[in-house]
Amino acid sequence: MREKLKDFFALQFEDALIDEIIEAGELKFYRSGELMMDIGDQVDFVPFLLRGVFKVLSEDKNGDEIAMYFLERGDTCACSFINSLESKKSKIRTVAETDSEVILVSLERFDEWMVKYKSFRHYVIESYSIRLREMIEAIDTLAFMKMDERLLKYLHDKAQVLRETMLNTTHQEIAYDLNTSRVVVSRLLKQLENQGKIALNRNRIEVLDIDRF
DNA sequence: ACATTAAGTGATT
DNA sequence: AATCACTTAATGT
Repeated sequence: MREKLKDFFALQFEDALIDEIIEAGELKFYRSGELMMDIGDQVDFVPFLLRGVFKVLSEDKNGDEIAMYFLERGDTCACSFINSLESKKSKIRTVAETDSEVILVSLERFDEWMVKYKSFRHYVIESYSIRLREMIEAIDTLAFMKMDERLLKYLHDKAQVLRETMLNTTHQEIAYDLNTSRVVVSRLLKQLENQGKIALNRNRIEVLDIDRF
């Protein structure tokens, strides 16, 4: 655990902070598909990702969901800061995209470290700002890109965070994430395949035009 | 062999 | 781009 912490967070964290994280943090494993937090959940912890990928989704009143962004190792969930400090009710759903390892830290300790450690404060503010940029990107994508572009971006993003060009997913799942219908996804994927950008198989999509990680 | 689930397609709005 | 109404293909039992 110490090694993993060092690898992804500790570059900027001082040893005393690492010790505290190890002492106070709860190491938790999530299996692929498992829910970390759901909309409306009471959130009283802040997660730090050691390994794996999480998908962050939002949902409207009708229960239609839309994928916002992915979290990878070294990331934390900026939304949980807000959730924690304000309503304590999650506005988002976070689901494990792969088997993952996370350190959960209670809000009390989180607050404490914010005051106590400069490195921690910087890390949190930095994550916050990265997340804000991602949000803006997500909004741009939704507002200005057509479905075919959104689809390709989705595939690229996913391949990127997973560091894997072979994606195990279904057209239906993509449709849920992009909040469209499966038929539309199937047709657009077919187009992309004809353009030589991807290869299609049942439950599998290979992204061919990735400019390497 | 049969049922189930994923994916493909034409037509319509 | 969404929906309907199929059809076809892949996979599990």
